[in-house]
Amino acid sequence: MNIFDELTWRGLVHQVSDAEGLRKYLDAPGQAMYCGFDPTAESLHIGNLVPLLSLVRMLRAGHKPIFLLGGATGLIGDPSGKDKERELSNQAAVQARAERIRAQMEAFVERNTGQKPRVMNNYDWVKDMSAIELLRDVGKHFTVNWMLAKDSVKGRIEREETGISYTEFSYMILQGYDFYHLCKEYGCRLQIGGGDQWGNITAGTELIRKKAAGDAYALTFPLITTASGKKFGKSEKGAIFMSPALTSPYAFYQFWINTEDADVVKFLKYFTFLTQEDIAALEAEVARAPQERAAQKALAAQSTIMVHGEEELAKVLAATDALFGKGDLRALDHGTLAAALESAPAKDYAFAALPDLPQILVDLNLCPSKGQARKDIQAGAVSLNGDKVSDAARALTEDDFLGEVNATHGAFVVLRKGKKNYGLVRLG
RNA sequence: GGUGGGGUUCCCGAGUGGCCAAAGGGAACAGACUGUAAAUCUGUCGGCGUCAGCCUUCGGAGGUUCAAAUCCUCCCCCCACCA
Repeated sequence: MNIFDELTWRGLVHQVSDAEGLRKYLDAPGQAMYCGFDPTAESLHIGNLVPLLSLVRMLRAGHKPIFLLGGATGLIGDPSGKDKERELSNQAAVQARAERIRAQMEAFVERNTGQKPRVMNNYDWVKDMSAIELLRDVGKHFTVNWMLAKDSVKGRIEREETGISYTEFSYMILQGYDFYHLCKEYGCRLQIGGGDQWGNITAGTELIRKKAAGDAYALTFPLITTASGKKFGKSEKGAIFMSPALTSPYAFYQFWINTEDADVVKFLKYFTFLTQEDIAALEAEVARAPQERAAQKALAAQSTIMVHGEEELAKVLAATDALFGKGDLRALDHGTLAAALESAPAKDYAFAALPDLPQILVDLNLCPSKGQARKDIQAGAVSLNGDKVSDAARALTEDDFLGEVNATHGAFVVLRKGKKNYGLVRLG
């Protein structure tokens, strides 16, 4: 199947500049295409997953994608989809983040294709460009009239309180130049990006048309939404990052397993390499026995393998089983339980100085205040080693601690608020 | 610069002297149901608490009053129209 048709089937094609032309372009193997990632955070997050995966799909289809780090554009700030001007980041910080993301991309691509990706940084070709070059050789090809018509700019001009600085206004020119540069140097004629990138991408196709007298293609992905209207990619604790240091593999897996039925098939298409047949089978499962959640399990497993690997998935599954299995926490193997709760918040106390239960819940960040903790206990939201606590004044006793104090993992009490929030009380 | 309208608890928004920690909605959290789903229903939703109450909050600073989100003075900011 032509990769363009595959992307279409997956629902990943939102806008294309020339569908037939692009389809032909992608027919021959070894074509170049790129997508940029501005280093605005320490790690990629799942909002970056669609473009990242799309480049990987290209690689698997025999093409030569370029993974572009926005070391230069990250210094300017993309106005697309932002209703106010952004703080400029410190230059050293941007380059440091870019390097971190480079390592992350390389690991990701190698895990999923066995190949080393071509990762580039636009800082390398933008840093030595002079103001005169930029204004004469690039700027001359853009009329302000045309730039003002872009959504990213128009939206900001209408907001008189915030406006838009000349810096961010120029962002599309830099991004356009990237595309031109990659086209000239590597024959790259396709840029892909999120739904808000259309304006920036077409700045590039425009520049290529005028300077290189050739065609280039633009393709954007749809904005990812959930059926119930929640923002995709955010949990209570914020963005879901790909770095295990920022979002534990357990939390990552949990995010996917909680996908609504109404979204799960769409997400399987977006976020996994599963084939049309596999996904059709899972779709039938959702219809037949939704309570089994076969599709959610497949989605969570696939994406966890993709980002964290098979080994991490095995650990996560063991943890999930321990915490959501029906078993008595006391009957569980202590080591398994300890491993399952590895990423849960923990707090050490001296036994003699154990505070009251509401205070412990606050210390573990399970409740925002002691008052709220008492209310939660009254509402039956808190459990201790799996048993509901109904008395806020209940004190912890030695019997509550699971495991031997001198065992490998130490003794602890498992507290839970709601269905999914765990915390550990340890002696120390 | 002039005139008018505003700034309320996470967000929107009611409240024009005591019955105001402040209506209503949203978000969030929890409970029930179920499937670690959605929808629905219920509860909570400034902090502390021995649950009596205490403390902090209505753009900022003062003032009037037994009592102020509400009245007065000055200041800051936003919006609309005029210049």
